[in-house]
Amino acid sequence: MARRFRGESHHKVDNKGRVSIPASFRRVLEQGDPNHTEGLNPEMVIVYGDHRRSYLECYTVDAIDEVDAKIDALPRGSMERRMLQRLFHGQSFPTIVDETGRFVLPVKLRKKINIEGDAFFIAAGDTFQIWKTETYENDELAKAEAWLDDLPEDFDPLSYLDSTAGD
Amino acid sequence: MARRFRGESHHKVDNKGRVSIPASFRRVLEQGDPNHTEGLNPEMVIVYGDHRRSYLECYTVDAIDEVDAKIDALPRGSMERRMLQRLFHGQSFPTIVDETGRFVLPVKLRKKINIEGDAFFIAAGDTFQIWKTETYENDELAKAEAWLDDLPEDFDPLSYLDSTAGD
DNA sequence: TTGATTCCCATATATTCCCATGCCATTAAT
DNA sequence: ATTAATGGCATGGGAATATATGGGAATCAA
Repeated sequence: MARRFRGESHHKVDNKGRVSIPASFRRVLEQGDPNHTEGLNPEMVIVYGDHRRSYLECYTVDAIDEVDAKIDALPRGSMERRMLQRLFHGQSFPTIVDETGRFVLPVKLRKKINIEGDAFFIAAGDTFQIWKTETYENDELAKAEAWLDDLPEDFDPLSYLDSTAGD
Repeated sequence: MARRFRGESHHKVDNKGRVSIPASFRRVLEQGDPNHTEGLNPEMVIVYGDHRRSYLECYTVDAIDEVDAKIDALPRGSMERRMLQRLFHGQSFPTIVDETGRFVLPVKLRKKINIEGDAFFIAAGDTFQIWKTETYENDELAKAEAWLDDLPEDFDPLSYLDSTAGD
């Protein structure tokens, strides 16, 4: 597995839609782009999905290639294949990081996740997500809290780490 | 299992956020970083967690890789996986030990555990923790003492060693 | 030609790099 | 045994560099 994204941070979205990508994420994007060379800027793919999804998921070139390969392996004409093609090929937006470490979030995507002046970035393994700060805090964090509340008093989510075999 | 951290000590945090890592911990970090070679400096990952956690947990590269592998084994889309991704991928900070054996604790992390000029390091198996001295003494030690007080006068904690199967 | 998009330049602040010092424990020398 | 050299360790300070962000001119599209 390639280098992983790690960390979380807030960045401004200016009125041209420009957003800085956390510097450490840029390093991962560079390493995950086979066409990237010294001095050039890396590409990435933003998957925004259907109306139910309230955040953007960003893939390195390598990561999206891997997904594409899996889709290609599905039987032509199958519903699974069509769904995944729609999601990853249709409802996605390829872009390139600019000289100053930013990219442009088009109006359509900003509207989609209802973002205005501020974006929240959070790593999620081999991808990272972009959220409207309020959505993340109100929906995502709240959902997690509710889930935790249903567990026994002294339950530690970390125990999930040991419940699996690992490799 | 790799070499373990052992011991505890105090170190200054200067106003750039620089902190020395106990020398013996550095040796373990070096051995636990597959990319580390003579002359180079080891990486590590600091997991700071959510608002409930009052200390920082530091992982060697090997240790965090092991965690990542376990997360990867959890079903995509499951709440468990999301929780652990948030904790280990989002609420964490990768860093590298510098030439003089220090690393930088960013303002955000210092604020998180409310540290100012002084940090307390304590080994915890294959990770080590960083505490604000007062927090450790008031909360953590007190908790441990209270727990011990509930046990019979002559109770020996060593008896726990044989009570579990281990792996 | 009007609004959006891209490119180029600007800058305050944060972060990294490089060099320096005092200390302590250990080893070598007298 | 006492003193002198050695080397790693903890820590400080300044200069150099990177990052996040803003603004204007040039270009594009309808």
